[in-house]
Amino acid sequence: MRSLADRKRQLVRDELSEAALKLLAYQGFEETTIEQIAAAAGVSKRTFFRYFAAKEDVLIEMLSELADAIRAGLATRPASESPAEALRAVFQIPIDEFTTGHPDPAKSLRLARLVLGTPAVRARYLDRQHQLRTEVAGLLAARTGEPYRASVQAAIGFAAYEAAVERWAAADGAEDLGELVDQAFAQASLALA
Amino acid sequence: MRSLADRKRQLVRDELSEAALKLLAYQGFEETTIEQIAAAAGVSKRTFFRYFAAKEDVLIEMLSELADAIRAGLATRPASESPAEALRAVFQIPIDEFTTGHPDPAKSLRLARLVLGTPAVRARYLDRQHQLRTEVAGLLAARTGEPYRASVQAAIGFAAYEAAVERWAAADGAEDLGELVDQAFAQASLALA
DNA sequence: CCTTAGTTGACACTCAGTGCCATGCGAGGC
DNA sequence: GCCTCGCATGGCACTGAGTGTCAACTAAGG
Repeated sequence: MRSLADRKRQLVRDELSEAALKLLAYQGFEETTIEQIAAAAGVSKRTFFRYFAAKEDVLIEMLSELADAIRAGLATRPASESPAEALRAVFQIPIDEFTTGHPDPAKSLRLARLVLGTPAVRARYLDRQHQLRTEVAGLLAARTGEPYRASVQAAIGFAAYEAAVERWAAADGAEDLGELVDQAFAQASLALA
Repeated sequence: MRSLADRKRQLVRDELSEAALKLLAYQGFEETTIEQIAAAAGVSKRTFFRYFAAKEDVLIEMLSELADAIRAGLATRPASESPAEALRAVFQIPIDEFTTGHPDPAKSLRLARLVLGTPAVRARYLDRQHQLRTEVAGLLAARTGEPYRASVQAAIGFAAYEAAVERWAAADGAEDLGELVDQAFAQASLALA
């Protein structure tokens, strides 16, 4: 069982996340100050920075569990699988989270649109994905023993996934994300063999 | 002929770029203030911001001519070419610039390593590439009439190119960039058909 | 010579982000 | 039950990015 202090900490963190998402979505990213977010969560500006290193991170870190899950998922995939199969399988994790996840699908979509529509946040997000891609490349290289080939495969796999997510967000969730990823991978998998 | 004022402006801009590249490469990005860069170029901090919107942009904008060239190059490619051929062809522009370009190859490499090695700059760079990728997708869509397919193709093409450049920078330029891109495209082109 | 447009420096200001220190509070030892 | 010890917090001061404003200067053209 987690200690009281730990649960308190999680509470403050959730409070900050929720306040931030609400304010940022309503007023826009640039127009919202950290003091506003902190005040809305009932803490000081200084405390905000004890939970998040930067304003962008309040949004980005909501997605970091997904990155962890992808890393972990790929590590436990059978080595007999091709890179294409393994990648397609682990990308199912964020898909499920976005479309049928706990925090409710509409919230996921709002977050996605906010992240992809705000230059400063998008830049940070792309950098995170880039980092994740590098790690995934490492995992693939460990399977095949061909580092460069693996990094190209990882790059292509992420490219397909990203194209699908952007299309999904741009269409306001009207199209099925799983299908979009399937289509993208159908195209990409020729290069992932 | 450009007016005196225009040439003066270009002079200041070059002065700022050069001072920035030198200082940032030596001291690191975070450790260098804009006032230092401005002072080294002989202007005030306020003037710096009249030339570049942010500290990252001094480095990023050195690459923006390449983005323009890629856009322009793709627009003038024969419509008979496949997306794979057209993409491979326009990516030759930055390759030539990096390996045999005017400002000398070593400088290109230093810039590449600085951009890719500094989180804040890398994030901005990835965002620029992302934007370019979107525009390229639009141009491809205009050829084929299949927007989603085109955006996946653009994403994959850029992924291959990026993987090659990163490998090139990581290897300190020891490997031939053109060959790396060829290898990556050999893999990717299956998906670009 | 005079006017106009564009460039610059100086100053003041907001806001992001960090370091430091004092205070408060829960947990466990005595 | 008291007393520390550790940790979270708030407040404060400070640096640096980035912006608005204004006055001074300068090239260009009538």
